[in-house]
Amino acid sequence: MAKQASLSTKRAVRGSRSGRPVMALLDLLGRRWTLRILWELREQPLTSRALRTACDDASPTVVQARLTELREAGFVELGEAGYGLTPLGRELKETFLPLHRFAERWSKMNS
Amino acid sequence: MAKQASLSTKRAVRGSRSGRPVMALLDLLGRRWTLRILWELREQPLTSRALRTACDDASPTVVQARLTELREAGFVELGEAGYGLTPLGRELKETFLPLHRFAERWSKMNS
DNA sequence: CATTATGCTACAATATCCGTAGCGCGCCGC
DNA sequence: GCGGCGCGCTACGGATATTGTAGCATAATG
Repeated sequence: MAKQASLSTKRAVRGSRSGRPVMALLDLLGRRWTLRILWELREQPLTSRALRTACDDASPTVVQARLTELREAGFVELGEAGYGLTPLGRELKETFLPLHRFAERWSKMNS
Repeated sequence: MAKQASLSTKRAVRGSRSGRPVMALLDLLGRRWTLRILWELREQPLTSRALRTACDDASPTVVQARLTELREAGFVELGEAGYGLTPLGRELKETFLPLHRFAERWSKMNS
């Protein structure tokens, strides 16, 4: 495990120029599979392949891209056990963990 | 104001077949501009055009598509003052409103 | 009627995502 | 060694989503 990728081809997150950090964060989180990836890593680290499986076999291209973005943002890191949340990433997770309960109630409404 | 659109061409949200409501919710929120739109509506209703302006002049195609999705989900409604959050939408907003403060701290870290 | 603003749509160009296949590397068991 | 396996990661072409520009129909106002 642990080989480290490029992590070099970085591009500014859209909205980061606005000086409003929340915009950059919303843009980062508002990309396909980003929230889902954070969600799947909420309990324990996963290998990249296990993560793909957990995400309905999403294509490795996007998963890898999102993981790179999340690593650059400092929310995810690659350790011995695979990809896991950093302390900062765990904080982020806490902020939208109540979504779970909300989703349950929501699904019961429009059924 | 208030003309009402089709709201008929609906397609199941991806992940809704899994029986895990949170997946459907994550998929809905994990589309471009969705989080941003909810964010811009967090304080007061906006007309569709004001909303587009607030969202860095996003194209009306996506904004309109997202608004339709959010209306079908029951998070947004079109009233006299424009588009606004429903009571359910306000609940959803509350769950990720702490992101604001998190984003502030986050931006100070990687600077 | 002319103006302005609303919600919303058509269309082509572009960016993004997808699935498939495969690379190089390290780790075992033989 | 060396063959197989799983890892992180990438290339490539086709499918899909997003973008920007322009415009429609309607309603309210002057």
